[in-house]
Amino acid sequence: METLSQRERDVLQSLIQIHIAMAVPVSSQAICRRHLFEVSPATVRNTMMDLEKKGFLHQPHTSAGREPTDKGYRYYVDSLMKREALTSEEKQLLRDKFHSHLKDRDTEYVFNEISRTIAQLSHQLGIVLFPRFEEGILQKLELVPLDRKRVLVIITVTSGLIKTITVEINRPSKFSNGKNKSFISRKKLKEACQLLNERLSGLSIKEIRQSIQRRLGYSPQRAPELFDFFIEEANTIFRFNSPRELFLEGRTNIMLQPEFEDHHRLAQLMEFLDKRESVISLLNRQARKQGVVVSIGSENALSQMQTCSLVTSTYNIGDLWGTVGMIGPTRMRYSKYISLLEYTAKLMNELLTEYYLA
Amino acid sequence: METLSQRERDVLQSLIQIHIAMAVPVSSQAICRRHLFEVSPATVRNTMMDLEKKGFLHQPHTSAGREPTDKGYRYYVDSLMKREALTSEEKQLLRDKFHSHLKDRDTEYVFNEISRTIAQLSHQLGIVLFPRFEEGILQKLELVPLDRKRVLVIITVTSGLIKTITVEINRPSKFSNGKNKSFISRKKLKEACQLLNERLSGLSIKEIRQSIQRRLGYSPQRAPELFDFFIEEANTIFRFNSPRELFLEGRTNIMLQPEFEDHHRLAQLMEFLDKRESVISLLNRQARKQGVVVSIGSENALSQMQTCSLVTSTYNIGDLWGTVGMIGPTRMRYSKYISLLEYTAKLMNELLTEYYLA
DNA sequence: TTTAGCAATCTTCAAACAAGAGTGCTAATC
DNA sequence: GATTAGCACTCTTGTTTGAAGATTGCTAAA
Repeated sequence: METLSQRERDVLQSLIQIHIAMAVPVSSQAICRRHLFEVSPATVRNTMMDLEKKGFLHQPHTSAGREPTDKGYRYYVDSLMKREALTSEEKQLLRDKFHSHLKDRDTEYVFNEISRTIAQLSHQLGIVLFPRFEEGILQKLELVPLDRKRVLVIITVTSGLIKTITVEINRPSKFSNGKNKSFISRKKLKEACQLLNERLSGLSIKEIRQSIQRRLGYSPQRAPELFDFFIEEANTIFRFNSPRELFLEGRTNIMLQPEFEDHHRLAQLMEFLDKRESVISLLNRQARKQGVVVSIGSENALSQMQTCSLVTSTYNIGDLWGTVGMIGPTRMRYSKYISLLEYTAKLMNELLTEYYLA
Repeated sequence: METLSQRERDVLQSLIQIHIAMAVPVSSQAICRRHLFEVSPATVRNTMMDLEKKGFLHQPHTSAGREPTDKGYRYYVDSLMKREALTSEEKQLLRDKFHSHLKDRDTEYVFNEISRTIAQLSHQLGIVLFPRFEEGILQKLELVPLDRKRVLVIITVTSGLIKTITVEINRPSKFSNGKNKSFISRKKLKEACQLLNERLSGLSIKEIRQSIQRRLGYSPQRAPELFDFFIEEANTIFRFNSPRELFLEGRTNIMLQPEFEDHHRLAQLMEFLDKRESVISLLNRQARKQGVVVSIGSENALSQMQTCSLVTSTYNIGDLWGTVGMIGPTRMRYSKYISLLEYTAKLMNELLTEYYLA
């Protein structure tokens, strides 16, 4: 970590604060007016030149003020910024939203509303990624016959979260040799279910998907056709990384930011968001660390994100974890949004865990 | 319906075709060059003046060509336009997408992919609204205990579609007087389930929601607490109009259209799309009619949709129906997109019905 | 009824210009 | 040695101007 003099730190901090608020290059005069009365603009200018040489600032053109670079923001976030706590109104709003939606029957809907709330409070794009269900440990698997050929698979993992999947057991080729219409008898289903639980519970969903063939290989006498089916379809049944696990809300917020008045830049970002898979993989890369993680501009590697920052936090439901976050231009109120996401994740931990594990 | 002379019809049609392709006001000369060789631009100009007086065209400014008004487009769609059939490649693409996704386990995901495909083929915003589940007739209701306090409710309607809902039966106040921890016995659940089916099946979900109190009013001796629970929570359990039933894909497409280079206009539209509830209510209003419905610009009433057209079609799964459609600027290839939606709806009817009802 | 011709109108683009903002440098000052 | 006042210089932004081009509406002729 490069060291900066106190003056440099003061100037950098002041400049960033002003820039975040004003969204224009900041002049030496503006800094003096706002924060550093005691020194003259000329002095500030000298410091700004130093900071530019060190790569913390840059000048859009000769006669303009200066803006922070990604490196500048990074230093600010790591060493200068003071966290801004949420106001009690904001906290209350979050709690209220949580409570009113938590009782809703649709887990996915709850997550969608959380991302909406983040968007509302930050005026940026709110993101929630559903808990990584594939890493959950299978607690119980249930099979409920729906009709002649469809079965509802209910998967419960140890965090208490469940997913239901409808599967169609109607492969004309291998199983039922055509005659046996109502292929699935309740009895067979029950037997198969019991055996599946015996062999698979305690494993993670991902492990199951990868190793099911081996684990069910020496299938028993009874209901071998159901076992075959599960082996064959494991890649479908035990896969949970669909683009529908991602909730993005508040696209309008982001396009109202001055940096996205540039139509082309906006289009690039929107295209990126439209392809949800790439957003998910970005989040997966980001969320290796615990706590709140900030990726500023070029730190994101992805070209479409070069002018954006991504702030995320990890939440937990039992042993499952998911990601909650926001995207905005690099010029954003890190001091506030970090608190926002920290608090949101905390609330999710508390309330969702209570709800699902109690 | 106003009658137009043949020449007026020719000019209007030609002008609209050129305008759809070029996205600029169309001059008399352009029309002659492209379609009406045999008459002079001056003649076309006279006709254009007539059409303007009748409200089919308008001039952005004195020395510009002319653009169709909403009324002009309406006449075109109703009386001039020839449907453009889909190419066999396009049809194949649609079929392929359908087949590859239909086998997916998540019904919602399938619908999302359909809207993605519509977006891809039309270069506009693709829309799919999930079947109106609330109008489905209850075929079977099943209760599966998940753990001490949670029960999975499986609702099957006559079309074969199912929805699952997790409910928490843990009202400390009224039922279990605190001692009885594991409140839900399998036996009670089974009894309650049987009775619920007896009293509610054959009714639509919406009817159930509205009249459940009356129908379960004189509850029997056994398991009255479960009945109470269902009465109290009916508004949650039997409600299916969440914003998550709406699938919008391809926002980027729409913002690349020249009419949305205007940042403000784009922001308005995006804000509208962000509020999904309003999109759903727009679709509900639109979808009263059968077949493909086109709403052009101001026909949409909503201020945010004044510069857009909405093309929708109704699809059916058994007795359930849903809406599929697209949004774009009023300047769009109606002739093509109407076919696209018609064909998509037809495919959905065939394949989804086969899948769910077979 | 159609058309040729033409003046009139409006947009668009580029060039030119003025005003303003902000810097970097130099020399004076604390 | 650090700080600052003063000032020339640079670049942006907004406005004005003018020329070129597109298209029309009108009139008079075919």
